[in-house]
Formats: sequence, structure tokens, C-alpha cells
Amino acid sequence: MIESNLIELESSYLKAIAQPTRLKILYFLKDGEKCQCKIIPRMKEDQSNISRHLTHMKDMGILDSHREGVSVYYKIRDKRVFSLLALVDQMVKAEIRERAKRAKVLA
Amino acid sequence: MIESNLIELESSYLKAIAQPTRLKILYFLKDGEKCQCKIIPRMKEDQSNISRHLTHMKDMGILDSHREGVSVYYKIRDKRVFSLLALVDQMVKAEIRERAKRAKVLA
DNA sequence: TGTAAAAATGCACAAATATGCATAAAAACA
DNA sequence: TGTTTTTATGCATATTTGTGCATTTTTACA
Repeated sequence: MIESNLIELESSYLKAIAQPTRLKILYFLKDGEKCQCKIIPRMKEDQSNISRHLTHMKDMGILDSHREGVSVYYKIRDKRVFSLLALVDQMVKAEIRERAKRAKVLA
Repeated sequence: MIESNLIELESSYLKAIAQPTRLKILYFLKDGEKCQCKIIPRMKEDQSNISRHLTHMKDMGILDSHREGVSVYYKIRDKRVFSLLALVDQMVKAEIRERAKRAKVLA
């Protein structure tokens, strides 16, 4: 029986990763540290939005950051995040194949 | 560069796991198949709510279900979900230790 | 000290999610 | 066919989450 407090923490942690804009940022950070100013042009959203998403992931312990002059650099803190992303990628792709197979049977 | 469609799918998949009630259900399903009627008394929420959460996870391909008489049984479809849960558990516990350490330094 | 670049924050609003209550539908069986 | 058990759904509402715009803060440097 898992403790209810831990459930809430794990939920928040997963949610912090699950949101599409944040997920996209994580994929972009896979090949190393980037400053916010390099992340923003890759995204379609407002600077304020990206700033908030980055802060949120930092607060959750998913990202580390440090300032260099006017720039703030972000990187993925725990390498296990990469394993998690890879796992999800595998599972979703398997699910896509499953759906295609089922669609074929029905056709 | 990961495709935007895939990002959305992975986001939905993760969100389906991340919600606290659903996460709790997944932990409960770790030791095998259970019918909805066995899950409900473990949860504090309304039956309708649990039913919807189960349906949602089924739709996302996280759970499989089959009916036996009036009862509907659910189980985790992909074993990799266990690895994912274990990973998150490790990461969150590591983060908890980190926070405790930082708190100690400040004290 | 004035200006520029990068990042953070206040605020209002929009959109997505989760919830309970009441009720309906599905299945088994007397 | 009527009753019971289990699960699903319609509906309204509450809560959470994400968003942009405008403004402010932080830092460097002319």
C-alpha cells in the first residue's frame, strides 16, 4: 500500500513532464544545456509562458539552472528522465502499431 | 526533432498515468487483474468517477478489460508501465532526499 | 546613468480536467 | 418479467492548468 503523500508527489512529478510544451522542452534539452533564449525561438508560445514552464520544472526538481550574465541556462537534472522519455516513446509507438493493426482488421 | 503529433500522444499517455486517482489505481493493479467492484472500495471517490478513470486508461491503451457477467476486470496491458512506475518512484524519492539535504544546510 | 537584452511576474481570461449526483444500461437469475 | 448487482452516462459545477499581454526586474556595458 503506497502512501498517499507519495502518490501526490509522483503525480505532480509526472504531470510536470507530461504537459506538451514542457515535454517538447525536455526533448530539446536532450542534447545538453540550453539557455532560455535558445529555447524560446523553438517554441510557438510567448516568452512568459516558456519562462513559467521552465521555472515549474526547476521547482519540481526536473531541471537545474544557473545564470550567466543576462542568460539563464537549463539542463535536465536526473539522467533517469531520459530513460523515462525513452520508455514512454516505446510504449506510445507500440500503442500506435496496435491501433493500426486493429483498424486493419476492421477494414 | 520529434514530431508534434507524437508529442501530443506521449503527453496524453503520460497525463493518463499522472493523475493521482489513476496512479493509485495502477499501483493497486500491480499485483494483477482486478474487477472494478474490488477497486472502488479502495478509493474515496464516487463509483462513476472510478468508472470514468478506468475507461480513460483503457482508451489510452494503458489497461485491458474484459467482462465476466456483471463484472468488468481490468489489468495493466504493457509490462513497461511497471518500469515506468518504478522509475518515477526512484526519481521522486531521490528528489525528496535532495530537498531534505538542502533543508538541513539552511537550518 | 542610460540603454539594451534576457528573464520573471501580475493579472485576467480561456480551456481542460475532475467530481458528485441522479439515472440508465447490462447481465444474471429467481 | 421483476429484482439485484455492477458498470456506464448525462448533466452541472468546481478546480486546476495554461495562455498572452503588459510591465518589471536583472545584468551587462557604452
